[in-house]
Amino acid sequence: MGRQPCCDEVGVKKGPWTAEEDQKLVGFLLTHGHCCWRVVPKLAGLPRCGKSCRLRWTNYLRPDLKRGLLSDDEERLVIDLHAQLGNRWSKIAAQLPGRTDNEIKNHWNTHIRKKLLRMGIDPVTHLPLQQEPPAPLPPEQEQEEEPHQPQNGGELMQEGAGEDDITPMIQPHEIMAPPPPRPTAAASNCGSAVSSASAGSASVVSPSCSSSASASAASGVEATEWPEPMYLFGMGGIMDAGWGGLLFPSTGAGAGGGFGLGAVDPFDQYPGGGFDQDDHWM
DNA sequence: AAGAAAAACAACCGCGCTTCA
DNA sequence: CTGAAGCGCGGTTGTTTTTCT
Repeated sequence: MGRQPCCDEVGVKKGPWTAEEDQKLVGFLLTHGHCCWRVVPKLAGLPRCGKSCRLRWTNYLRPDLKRGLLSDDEERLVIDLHAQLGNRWSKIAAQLPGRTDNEIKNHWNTHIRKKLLRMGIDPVTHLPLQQEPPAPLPPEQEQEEEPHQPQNGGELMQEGAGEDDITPMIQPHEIMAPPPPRPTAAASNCGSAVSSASAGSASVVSPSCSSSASASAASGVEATEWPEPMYLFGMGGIMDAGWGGLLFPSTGAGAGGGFGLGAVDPFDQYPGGGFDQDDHWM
């Protein structure tokens, strides 16, 4: 039997997820877990492919995700890990609790990579770009360059500081140095849990997944940093019920949609966002 | 204030690996 | 042992938002 197409099925929706779809997906996953992603959209009543659902959940809806810019420490860790691992974003993400490979990858491409280039560091090799003839940077950027060291002496600017205002935060040797102690075992499990959710078992939500969720609190992920969509379901309900119970309704805790769906207008639970005319979360 | 350009973010695509019948 | 099925990963693209002229 040939391999069934994943995303070319007719009727499979693509593009941005709506709040309603998010709600359906999270509601389903919290209640049933995911035995296999392929059937999730069918059972959840979503016109999406399983792959899309997995991506949405992993990168955006997971309760243990942090949102917002990477902290200086996280950025440094990403650079360290990238120097060792290369573009193995999932491995890097595994070391940063609450961060996804996609998020880190995007952050790298949009922020860190440019910073390194400005500092005269090859973002691929993490070595100085000195070989490059004259100056790889245009005149105006040359200006911004820290006068003292083109060879990676630069550093990551503080988040929030203008990109033009580069002040060294780490030294070359720091970039190449071994990474600091791994955040936490839970953190590692967190990342790997997600990436290996299917590898481990095909039954319900993998244990590692639940541990990642429950460990999120221990790893410093605060409720206020939970992904926006989680507010759709009422933070109180989630916190009260406990993720373990929610993810494992069979255990009793949180069974029966205890996460508060319908208790209140879920959209009112989110203090800072809203939906545009297309019903997209803003 | 309006338009253009750049930046940032979210999502998709396709390949490769692992598991299982 | 072989091949299908399922999933994760990394790269790329598309869309939205922000900044600049």
